[in-house]
Amino acid sequence: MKTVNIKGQAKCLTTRRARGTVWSCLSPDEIELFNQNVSCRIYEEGDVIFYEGDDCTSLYLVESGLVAVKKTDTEGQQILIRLANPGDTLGYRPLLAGESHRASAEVIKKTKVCALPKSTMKRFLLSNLELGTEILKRMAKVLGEADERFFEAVSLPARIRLIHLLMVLQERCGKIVDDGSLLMELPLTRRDIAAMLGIRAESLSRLVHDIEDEGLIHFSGNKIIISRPETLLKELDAGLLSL
Amino acid sequence: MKTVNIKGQAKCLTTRRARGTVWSCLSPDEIELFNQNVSCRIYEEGDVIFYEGDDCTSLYLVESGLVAVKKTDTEGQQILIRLANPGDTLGYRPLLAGESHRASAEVIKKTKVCALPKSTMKRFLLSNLELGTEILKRMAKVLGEADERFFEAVSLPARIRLIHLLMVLQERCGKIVDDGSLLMELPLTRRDIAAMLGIRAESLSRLVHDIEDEGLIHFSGNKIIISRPETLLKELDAGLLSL
DNA sequence: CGCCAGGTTGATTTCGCTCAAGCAATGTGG
DNA sequence: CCACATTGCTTGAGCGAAATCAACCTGGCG
Repeated sequence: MKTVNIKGQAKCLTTRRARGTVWSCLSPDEIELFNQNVSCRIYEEGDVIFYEGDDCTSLYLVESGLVAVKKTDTEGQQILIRLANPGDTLGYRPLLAGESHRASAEVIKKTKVCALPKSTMKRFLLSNLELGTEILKRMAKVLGEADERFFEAVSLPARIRLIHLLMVLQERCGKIVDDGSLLMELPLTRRDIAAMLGIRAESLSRLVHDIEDEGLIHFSGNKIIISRPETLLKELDAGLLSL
Repeated sequence: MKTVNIKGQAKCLTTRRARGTVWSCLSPDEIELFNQNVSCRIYEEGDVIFYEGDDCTSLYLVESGLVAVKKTDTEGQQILIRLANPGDTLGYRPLLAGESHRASAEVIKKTKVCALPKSTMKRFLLSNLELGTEILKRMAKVLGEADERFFEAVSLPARIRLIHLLMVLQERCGKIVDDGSLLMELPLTRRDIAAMLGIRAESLSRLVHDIEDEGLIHFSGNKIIISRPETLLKELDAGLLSL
């Protein structure tokens, strides 16, 4: 693994604090402690930060790039549990639950990650009430999303789930161009997108084909053009509509 | 809704504290505050404690009985997200995330529930560091289970999921009888079991039929006799085995 | 007694999976 | 620069699991 270790990176923390994340509430002493213990690294595409089953030794703060959290099933088939973007944190779940990692973290795009040792994190939790409360809030959100995803997986067809996924990703990767159509550039392979939906790459391919036939979306490489976002949104609503 | 309000029930808390739950760490003052604010109720079968979309006003502590947390989809189809047994807590997720309820809580068996107002709970979180930490831990566990369930739903066939469910329920409802076979009495309708697996009642029925044909399990009403638990466990292992 | 909810069964259909092949873009070594 | 593997994506044919729709039990219960 071609990784480079960079020491004493105070920057990880300052940017996060500025952005108003859970770290905003650290005291000067705690900031000092954080900086003394954090260690940052650059991972290249395809590197793995931790594997399913590994002991959980640190909390990982994603600075830049993109990381996929995946679980692998019996036949080597992969399911993508979540994506970690800059500002996101990896490994807090097993750290807090006192378990080992239940999923692997695979780097999709060259990524800088800062690792804070478990012991330091635990110390923060004991000394800083607000930090715990903030993390609680975050985790409650994530848990809600997890339930939602389960619900979708078992009750909605893949097509609706794909549209939903696109609409979610659009918030991060989408740009509206001149004529009102939506342009996205996804840093994901087809295989990864399929893994997010819990379907096979082939099924995704067919799905995409169908949607293209209807003229709603045009895919080329990892660029996607959605000519009539409203039409998709309407279909999504119809699919999700809970009365 | 035939519900009865019972005031000033100190017992809710004392039993929980004795069992070593997250509440064990409350100070005498906090216990006092808890008892002043909690209000307990008996719900009958079929009652609903809260609906999907309702504002989250309280934390609900299940004292006795059984509650199902369900989401309803477009066609009125229901998915059972989780079961709440005595000692479990309902509504902490939306409370902490500051969201409204994303699922409904439906009473399956006559249930006593103690409701602690949101405001009181928030006060505890601000005054008691340990409480927050304990809840964090619980929530981290639940989140792990949620991810696991998603993974199972998309990667394992219904049959394996059913066996898994039985093995999980067996911990709570199972008794080993004389000849080594396992007796369970599930307080759930077929429809609810199907909802837990994310399949239709008809599919469950066929599944059960198949397994009975193989002589592994005998179902009658809500009683289940598993003659050779080892055989099922072996199949489960084979199904789950992640290499 | 009829009604009704919960459960089962059968016939048919749909969706997504598997396996296999093909194609285009990208590397890689001679 | 060409021959060759490799990787990512697509396509087709066939299959299997579960959904759907409809009918039909079965055991309370008014």
